[in-house]
Amino acid sequence: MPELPDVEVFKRYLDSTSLHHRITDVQIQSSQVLGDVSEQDLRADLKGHEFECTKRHGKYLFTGLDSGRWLVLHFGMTGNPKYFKDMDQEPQYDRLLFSFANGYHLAYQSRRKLGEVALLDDLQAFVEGKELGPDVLDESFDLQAFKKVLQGHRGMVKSALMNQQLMAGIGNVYSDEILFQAGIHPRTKVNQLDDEQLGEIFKGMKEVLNMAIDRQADPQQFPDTYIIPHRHQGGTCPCCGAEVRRVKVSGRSAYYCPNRQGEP
DNA sequence: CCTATAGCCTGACGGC
DNA sequence: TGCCGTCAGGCTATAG
Repeated sequence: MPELPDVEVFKRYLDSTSLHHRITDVQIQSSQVLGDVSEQDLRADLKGHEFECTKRHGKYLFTGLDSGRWLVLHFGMTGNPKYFKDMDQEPQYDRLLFSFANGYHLAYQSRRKLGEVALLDDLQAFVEGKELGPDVLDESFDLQAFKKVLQGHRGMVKSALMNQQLMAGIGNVYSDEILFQAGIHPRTKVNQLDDEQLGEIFKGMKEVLNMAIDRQADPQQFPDTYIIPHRHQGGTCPCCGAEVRRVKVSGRSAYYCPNRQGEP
């Protein structure tokens, strides 16, 4: 689930639910999701403290504690936060559970446990350590910056969009949507794109991601000109009705419309 | 520098 | 119903 729009929706969800409550308890149902941090350290760092603010970089969500430290939340392919009151609403795949003084709980849910939770002192150092590129929705990431990042890149355009070291936030699903909107085949080589195509991709990128955030990252609310609700075997292009095709790019499934995006 | 592959984990889904 | 293969919105290490 979690690409940039999903994580941004998670961020706003935490902002409206989980800030400024004293953390009274931390339960660790599955320590596999803990990265560098031990169970003891996680408890010690959170208990008695509260979340003050949140930040996001690409697909990473950070919650700032009143101690000055940060809890990093990454959700892998299947995960989300869930705020709830009664334990009978506890989500099925919660791996961590934070309890607040107001009686509510925040669960870190992750079915496949591919995500990771850790504690940090320095956000900047974390981003640099992971060698993450700029967040694609950051205002400073404009067309010029986009072109610069792709300058000299020789790979396929879908791979480049998904490469978190080049730019952070886009994953498998949204890269398909961006390229569908731009009318460009996912296997197109970056160095074969002309200026106009780069402009189309950039524009599609900002539009698609902002639209998705506006619609709560819920595909059911997406415009009917979007391919996302149709990107599965047997799906049809919302514009021309052609059956969507699937090819492998960087080991992931790319879906595209052969009419709109052509064949390489 | 770039691609493909496997692995990490736990399912959901379709076919027989 | 059960078993099996395939696929799944991420990331990393490895080999070529």
